[in-house]
Amino acid sequence: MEREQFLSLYRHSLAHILAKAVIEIFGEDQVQYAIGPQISDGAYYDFVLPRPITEVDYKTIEDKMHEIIKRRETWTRKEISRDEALELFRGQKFKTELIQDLPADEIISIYYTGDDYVDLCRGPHVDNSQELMNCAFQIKSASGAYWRGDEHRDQLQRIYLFAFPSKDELKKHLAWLQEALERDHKKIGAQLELFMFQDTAPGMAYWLPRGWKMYQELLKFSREVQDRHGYSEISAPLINNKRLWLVSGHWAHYVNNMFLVPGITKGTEATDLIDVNDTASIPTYSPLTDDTMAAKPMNCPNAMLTFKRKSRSYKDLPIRYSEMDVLHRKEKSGQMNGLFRVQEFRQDDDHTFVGEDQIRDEIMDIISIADEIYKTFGVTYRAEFSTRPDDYMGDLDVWNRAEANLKEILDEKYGEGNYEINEGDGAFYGPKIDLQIKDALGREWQCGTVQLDFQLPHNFGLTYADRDGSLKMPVVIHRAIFGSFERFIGILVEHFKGAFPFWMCPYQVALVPIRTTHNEYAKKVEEALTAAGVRVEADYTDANMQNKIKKFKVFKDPYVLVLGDKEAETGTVSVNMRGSKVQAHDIPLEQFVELCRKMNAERTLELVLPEKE
RNA sequence: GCCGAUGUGGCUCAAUUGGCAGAGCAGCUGAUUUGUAAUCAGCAGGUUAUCGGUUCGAGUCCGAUCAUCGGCUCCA
Repeated sequence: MEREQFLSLYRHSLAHILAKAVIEIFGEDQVQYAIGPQISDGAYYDFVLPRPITEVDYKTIEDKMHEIIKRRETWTRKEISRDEALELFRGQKFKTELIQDLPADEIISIYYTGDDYVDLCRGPHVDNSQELMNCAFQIKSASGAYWRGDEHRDQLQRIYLFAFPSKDELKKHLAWLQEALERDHKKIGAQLELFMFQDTAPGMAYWLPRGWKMYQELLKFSREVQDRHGYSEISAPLINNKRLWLVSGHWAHYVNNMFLVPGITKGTEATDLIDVNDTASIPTYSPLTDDTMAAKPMNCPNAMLTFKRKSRSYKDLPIRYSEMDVLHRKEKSGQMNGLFRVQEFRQDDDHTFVGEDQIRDEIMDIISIADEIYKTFGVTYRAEFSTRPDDYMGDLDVWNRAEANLKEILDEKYGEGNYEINEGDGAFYGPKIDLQIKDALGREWQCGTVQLDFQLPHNFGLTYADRDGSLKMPVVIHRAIFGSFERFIGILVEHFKGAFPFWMCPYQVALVPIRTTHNEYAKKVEEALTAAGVRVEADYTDANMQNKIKKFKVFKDPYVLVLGDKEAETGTVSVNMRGSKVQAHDIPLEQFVELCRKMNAERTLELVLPEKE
């Protein structure tokens, strides 16, 4: 049997065992059981229970599951009519709903595990519980989940299960999770002093000196690549009057995600003194006034206006406006997660204005940019193509041509079948390609996105004069490769476990003079490196050499140079490379400077231990 | 927003059934001047997230708020 099928079969079966265990523990009339599919590392089952499940319940449930499996019960499949099914599951509201949603003449299959537990299911399952005896499983967590993923419907309790064919594989998976935990960017970010958060600005990072150096390097890299590809960077107002958002459609569709700057309805000019103890002196505000403003959640509208500022010709296209302005998106509480999900961030955003016949070349170029950028970080990626949704806007012919266009590009670039197609998942304003990168642990993250937009050019009435003198509407391509720099840095921290490539490290070389008498030589070394564009930090205090080394190693600086009498006399450096216990001695200073310069210029991924020439 | 959990010096963690908030690291001061990941000694650092309640007494029990974490929904 295929491993995939096997996994699916017994994970699915274990989900049923889980449900049976929960029912036996709480009593049949106390439990509403919904659905229990398998997932990538096990399975889950959704319930309504008389009380919340907490960690102390896990053991009880696991023990009950083992007990049930040991009964070696036979699983029997039965086919019944819709009416019989409705009768059988009377009192189970979720099962009843599932049955009612099936066509009236559908034959329904049910499974009995032993005599006392029955579940609605297509199967297949194991034939007897004893087949599950060797499987390893463990309750992972319990959490809330909405019935059918709809937040307006019942909230259920979801119990997650890790499930693997053997104890060994479960152990391996738990070790993998432990590794992921150790790579947590929130933990490493604090250790390396990259960023912090404060209660007064939830979901908005403070970039500390070290982290901000890295951030700047990423911006620099992004700008370099984009310059080469003919992009023009602009910067636009961070807050804009509501009128702009009315035109763009954000006021109607996105206002709940925007930070508002309400207008003053009663009271004073901004310069008037306010006595906080005197309510009468405090102006009143409203988001509904004409002078209400909102922080921008996206750059698009500003780019539209920048295009619109003068008459455009087909000869001007494509026009590529990149923007790295700060964006604000208000999130529901409970949605923030370190740098992965923030309320304030920057994107390597771009809006390219093209004629329809330029879409193909432009997207090919965007993909080549993505290739270059992702390759520099040593990560692979996968493309996903999302097509026209039901509630699409615009001209059907344009949609069809655009989708055919994109498909052709993807086929050529990645080969047919080597990318995922999500039918109907596109935005209402155009189809899109998402790029998912894979990190060192095999986890996938959506970073890049390329979206065609037929709607915003329409809302803003954008035109250009074509060859024949007629006015045409440009197509807009939205794209980002890093996605948000915040999220991307979070991913990089976990991918590299804080040991970043040389070129993006906050400090690239650390200097450790052995005694303060060596400071003079160390300063010469610092000057030489700094002059070559290398970021250097040094400890000139009279602290112990070993303490100095320790401090820089904890920061994961790529190279720590030890400088004493010997080095000062010969004009050399002793090199400690991150991740290696071997040191390189007697390396001429010029040779080391050149190595660093080259690693910066080439954005080398791996560190190199210099060898004496 | 919803379900569940968590919140003690800058960091990592202690504090018995409610009974004097404590340690290591980091910091400061002094001594040591060191050849590859923690030299020694001393000092300082706290309204236990915030607000309220129960109690003779609250880090500990109860409530509210805020923030964070694991999920759901949403998303770059």
